[in-house]
Parts: sequence; structure tokens; C-alpha cells
Amino acid sequence: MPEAPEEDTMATTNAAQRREQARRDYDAFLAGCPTRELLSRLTDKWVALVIPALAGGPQRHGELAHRIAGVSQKMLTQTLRTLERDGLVTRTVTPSIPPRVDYELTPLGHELFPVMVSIKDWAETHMDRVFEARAQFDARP
Amino acid sequence: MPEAPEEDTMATTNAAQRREQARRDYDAFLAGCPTRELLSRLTDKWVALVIPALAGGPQRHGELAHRIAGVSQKMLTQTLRTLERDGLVTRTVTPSIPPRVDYELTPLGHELFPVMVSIKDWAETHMDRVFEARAQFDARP
DNA sequence: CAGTATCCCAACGGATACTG
DNA sequence: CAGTATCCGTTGGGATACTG
Repeated sequence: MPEAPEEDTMATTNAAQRREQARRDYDAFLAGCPTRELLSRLTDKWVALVIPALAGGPQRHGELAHRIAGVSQKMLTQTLRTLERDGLVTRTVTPSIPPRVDYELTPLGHELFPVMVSIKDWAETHMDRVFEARAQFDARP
Repeated sequence: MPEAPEEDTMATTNAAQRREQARRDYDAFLAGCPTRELLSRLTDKWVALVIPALAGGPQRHGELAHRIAGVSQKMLTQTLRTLERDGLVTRTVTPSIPPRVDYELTPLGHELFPVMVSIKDWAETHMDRVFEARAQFDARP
């Protein structure tokens, strides 16, 4: 099990090959696999809201905070920092007064986008059925 | 903004209508929306491993624990309970000695399945690119 | 406006021991 | 084997105040 990324010396590696390579190298079911840590970052309530919120181009910190109601400024900044470090989001500062900061999805972020949207959509679409299931569960002897 | 599920009196409601209904009723971007809480349950590291682990039929507690290396028995039981309550997993007890307990995806769980698999797969497939991004981020002035 | 730094409480989650 | 209960350290995350 790999503990560090392998250099990709094959410049012509395509998506399919990359995927095949990843399948061999990584398995989140294994405790020591680094994907386990990445998975725990991706499965984050705020990530599942921030990534979809960035649909339709660059957004300012304040805009995101407004869009994602109830998010504290601490959590928003923290989430955006992590996403930036992981290469999913870019942070662009325009040195004006007051300074303007825009966040935007990277190509990698755009690849994650549909996945995050699908979770958010799933929750919204199936909320009623989950409510029904809970009611049944709670009502049983 | 709804705080409780609406009764579905329309017996012939199809998937498309249901989805349209959900779009109007629920929005995880809103702070008080119950989908926010559901979203936080779904975006859970263990859920993203348990649901995919249940592919291919019923699994026993021990089998799941073995498959999902490193999960504590407490977290596994807790995760399975929540999934059961939310109608995503069934728990079947066979009263033998020792007792046998099997967990299996419900139809609702099967609908969540591809979403959870896509997150796990995304992490495994893009691990290398995330590593590269982190290296770049950490190496800058 | 964007971001950092504290303070502080609640929850998460592992280890261990005990029951049916 | 499956599950519950307790203990207890770690982390998450909100509120507030302050800087550029």
C-alpha cells in the first residue's frame, strides 16, 4: 500500500489509465490507505455545500456566506483553505480597498462538482422517504 | 420552509413529480431546512464506506468490520443503527446460537449506493492529483 | 470585506469491559 | 458473535474581538 504519490512519468496517461492505476494503488477500505483521509475530508457537510455553491463561476467570501445560510465565517474560511490546498478551489485576491477575494472551482474541483451535487440533491429528493422511515422505526415496539 | 414531511396523498406520484416536489420544498442551502441535517448524516466517512461495502448482498457485522479495516465496533454499530433508522439498511436477526445478524441495503439504500460509491471512487481515482496539489500549495512562499 | 486568533463547550470516536 | 455501557482524550465548530 502506497504512502506517497507516485511520479507520473508517462505524459500521455489518459483518464482510463489513470483510473486503472488508482484502482491498483488505492483502496479506501484499507485502514492505512491515504484515500481514507481524503475521503474523510470530502465527506464533510460544508464541502457538500461549498462545492455546489461555486457553480456558475467565481464567488466572493461574502457571497458564499450568504448563499450557504448559517455557515460561520470560521468554518467557511477553513473549508475554503482546505479545498484550496487540495487543488479543488482557487483563491484570487484583487488588491483594492477594500480587498476583493474570489473563489473558483479548479478543473479538479469541476470533476468533484457532480459528485457533491448528487449528494445534496439526494438529500433534498429523498428527505420525505427518510422521514417516513424514521417515523416507522421510532413507532415500533 | 418546511419543518416536517408532507403527507403524500397522491398515490400515483412518480419519481419525476417527487423530485419536482422536493425541489420546491427543500433546499440544503437554507439553515433551517431539515435536509441540512440529513446531509450531515450522509457526509460521513463511515457511511461512505459502509454503503459501498454492502454491495453484493447481505453482510454480517463481523464481515463488514473485516472489510472496512480499522473501523471500531462502536462506530460500525452506531453507523448501521442510523442507516437502519433512516431506512437505508435492514437488520435481520437469525436467532441461533450464536445469533446471526445480517445487514442489507433497502431499495432506498440502493438509490444512495451509486452516490456513495462515486465519492469513494473519486477519492481513489484522484488521490495522486490531490497529493500534487498539496505539494505545490505547501511549497509556495 | 476578508482573515486571524482565542475561548470554550459539545460531539466524535477509540479502548475497554461486560451481557445475551 | 453482536451489542451496550462507560470512560476519556481529541476534534469540531460557534461566538467574539481584533488586524490589514
